[in-house]
Amino acid sequence: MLRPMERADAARNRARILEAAERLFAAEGAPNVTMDDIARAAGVGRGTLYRRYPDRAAIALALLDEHERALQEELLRGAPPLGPGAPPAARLAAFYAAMVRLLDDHAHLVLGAETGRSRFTTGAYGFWRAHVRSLLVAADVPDPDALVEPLLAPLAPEVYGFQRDDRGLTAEQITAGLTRLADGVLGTPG
Amino acid sequence: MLRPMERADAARNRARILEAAERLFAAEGAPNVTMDDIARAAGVGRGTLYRRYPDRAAIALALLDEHERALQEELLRGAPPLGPGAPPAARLAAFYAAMVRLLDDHAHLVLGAETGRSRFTTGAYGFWRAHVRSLLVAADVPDPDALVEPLLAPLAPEVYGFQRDDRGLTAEQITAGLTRLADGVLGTPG
DNA sequence: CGGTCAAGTGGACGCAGTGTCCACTTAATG
DNA sequence: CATTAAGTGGACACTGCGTCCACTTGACCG
Repeated sequence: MLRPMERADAARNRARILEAAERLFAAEGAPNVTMDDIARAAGVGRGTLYRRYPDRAAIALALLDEHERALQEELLRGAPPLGPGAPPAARLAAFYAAMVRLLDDHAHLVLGAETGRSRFTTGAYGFWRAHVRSLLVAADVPDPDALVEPLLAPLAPEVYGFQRDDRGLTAEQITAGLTRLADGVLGTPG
Repeated sequence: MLRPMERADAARNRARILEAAERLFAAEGAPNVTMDDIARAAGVGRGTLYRRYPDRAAIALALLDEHERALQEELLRGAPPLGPGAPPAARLAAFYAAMVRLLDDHAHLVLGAETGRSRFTTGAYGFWRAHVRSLLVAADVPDPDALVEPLLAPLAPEVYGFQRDDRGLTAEQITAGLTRLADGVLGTPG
């Protein structure tokens, strides 16, 4: 996007790769898809694939990033309670609800991707982080930096997947739990 | 332990393997240690290693399990606030503090182990889960099942590692943040 | 004690996926 | 067109995984 000129064939191949990867991830489950598979499905050579994406995780994250763009927009400029205007606790709860919806929609993509620690280095994570931090500040919580990660941790794909698949919770129950978490930490006491 | 008889050589090799693995994990970092390395360092054949531990994660979890035993004992029968007797919010905070200490002590072991979802299937996780759930019940929180995982999520090694290494928080700050989390969710309102 | 036999051992083997490398192709520019 | 640097793709060597099976060893029994 900012790169001083991307050749037409390069752009075409990037699109092909992402499209093929999304299809394969959905069909086979992310961990079962090899770099070879993706390259072949995209009609692209091995070297071309590696030129942009050093590993599977990079591709998965690129795809997620794309889907998360819309939500980011809403957080910044949408209507309350997701957007600005509502009290912090309500905004956090709305954010949780939206994220649960997102996780549910892209479960295939995100689950089992075994993102591990690389999850934190995404652009998207930085955005969520800044958002939650600003809510903590708005709620006058002391030392907000010590609460940001604990509040974001329940949104890790592994955690969501475990609650849903192994513990048998519905998306609604999970959202309800997170809402109580938001109220507990940010809610006006008294 | 319950197995109807473990041969002497088997027991000896199990000990060797765990000892070697702990040493290597600490020295090289868990993800850089191959199954081959462990087998060689333990003076044991590849097949022997695989007989018990299907992969690296299994070994790491076995080691953690061992270290977590002591804490489990304290939770059940130790003095308050860790053991029974204190109000739920205080007990949860004490549990958090103890876990942070544990994570810090075994950082080398646990960090970068990329445990992913297998973390949830440990015996230890089941124990923490039951403990936190009982605290939620004791505090008369409705639908405790929806809050257990969110409260345990911040203790994931990845999250702790990120806060400490990338965000530059101290163990004390992290503990303080978790204490506020405990108070927010379980604390007596008013 | 020595014999029996299943549990336990270890390393050779085949395989799958990774990442690199470089000779070739192709889009952009004047 | 000619030039040139970005981009391409597949062959290659390598590393780590997991299995398999012929051999060893410890436990138990007569």
